[in-house]
Amino acid sequence: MSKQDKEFVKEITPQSEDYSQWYLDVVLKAQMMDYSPVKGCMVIRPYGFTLWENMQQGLDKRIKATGHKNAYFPLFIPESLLQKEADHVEGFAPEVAWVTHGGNEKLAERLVVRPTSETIICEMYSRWIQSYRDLPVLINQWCNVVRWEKVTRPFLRTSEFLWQEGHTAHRNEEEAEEETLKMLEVYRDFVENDLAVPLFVGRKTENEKFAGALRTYSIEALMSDGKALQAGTSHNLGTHFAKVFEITYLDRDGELKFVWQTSWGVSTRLIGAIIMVHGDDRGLVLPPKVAPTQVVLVPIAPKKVREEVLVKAAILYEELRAAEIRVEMDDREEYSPGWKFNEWEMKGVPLRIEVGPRDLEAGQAMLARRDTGGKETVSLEELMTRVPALLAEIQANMYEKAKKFRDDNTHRTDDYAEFKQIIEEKRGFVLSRWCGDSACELAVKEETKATIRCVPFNMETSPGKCLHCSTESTKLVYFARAY
RNA sequence: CGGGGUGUAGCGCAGCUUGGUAGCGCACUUGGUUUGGGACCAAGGGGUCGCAGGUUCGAAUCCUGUCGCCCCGACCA
Repeated sequence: MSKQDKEFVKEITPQSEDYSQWYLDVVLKAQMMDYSPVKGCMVIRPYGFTLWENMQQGLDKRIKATGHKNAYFPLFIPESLLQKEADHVEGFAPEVAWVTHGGNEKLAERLVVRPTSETIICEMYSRWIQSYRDLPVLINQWCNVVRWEKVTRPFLRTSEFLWQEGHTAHRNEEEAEEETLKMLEVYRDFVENDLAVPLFVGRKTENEKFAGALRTYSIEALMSDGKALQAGTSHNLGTHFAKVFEITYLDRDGELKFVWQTSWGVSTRLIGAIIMVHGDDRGLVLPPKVAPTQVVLVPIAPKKVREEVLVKAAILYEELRAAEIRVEMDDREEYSPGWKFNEWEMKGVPLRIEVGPRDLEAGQAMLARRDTGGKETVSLEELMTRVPALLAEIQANMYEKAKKFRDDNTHRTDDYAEFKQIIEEKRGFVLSRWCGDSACELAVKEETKATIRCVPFNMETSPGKCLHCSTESTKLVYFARAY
């Protein structure tokens, strides 16, 4: 980075100097969030929340297109319900928040503030489901959940966070498995196409699966510091919950059977993924499809021509709005153009349009894209076709760039010494053979801090030896240090 | 929850060792001049020094406790 560049972004610690600090500087300075008086709980400011709303729209549309309906279940869950599924309680007990009093009176039964809603939803499903004709039940909810975290980081891990959780009930394993994988694919499509974040998808190991699930699948992304981030999960819950909540239905053959269930969720953590996949030393870089502001219009308006420039800028602004482009006009007089450029770049706005006296004279405007820093001039006649095209180009380029980084940082080895070196020095994903034994997985974690992020689909390979124990294996898995 | 760091104006910091009128830069307000990559001049406003005790004639400064935040480890979307 040049000295001049450093001046521009003096408020942001460079990634190379301190990645964690860079992340914190960016989320605060770009006004994505702010700390609140409650430990571990953040305020999502309008800029960050608009991003979330745009993400919600893209995902909600897909969830509904696959036949699900939204509903809302209570924030509070009676202790007795949480206790029912043994693995589930064990998994969540250390991080639940309790409500013990109503006003001044102690409650007869403590309530947990939902860390996830499986239990309360199962309780309701057991009442609603009687017959195979009631199935499948396909419900999603957008809500907040609370998990009392010891170490918190904005968006990545907060004590309260926003998410969606889908909960479905089916007749049999086949249907439940199909649903689980279908929603995993919905997440992949959404995250790769709308957020421009390339993913590895696959199954979680027994160690890493959700508390109470039969099988867990996940989407895994690589952050620009080389650490992996679990960006979403989809679980086949089997009949574990059905059995303890007695969710049964009378099947066509006259037999009373347990339903097969799924649950799946993504959270505001995805915002953290966007920041860490695309961001640079100048700040955020947001994918056009979800960016709160896609285009910022900066008039360069010296006094003598001020009116002229502003009138023209206002016309362009209205045209862009009419084309349903999320555009913002920055005609503040108290800031210089250069100051505005840096400000909007820090906030990650994909495209900036400058119009000044020189442009007007030439009948053109200046376009500056955030992803590459490239500038081009475009005639005013072509502007309305060029802007949408350029936004699409930026979206595609951001994905390609992130994918190249991900691929360049995905290594293949079955040699444990080399594996350790890669994890320590290069980071990123390492695709290695694994025997399938939990003990081996845990040993690798113990020795390298790398975990199996997922077992990819259709990756069986020629026989070889497990990375750690040298047992014969054809199974390849992705390892990485993760957030 | 262990180890380390930090807390003074909205932000970044100095002052603390050696107790004695709380300061600097940016930001903010007003007026004027400016506008193609963080403009300039002038005049202003703003802080019970994280919180609670203690020592002292007197505490931002010394002592004790406590809380928040950050970093590194054990658990998690």
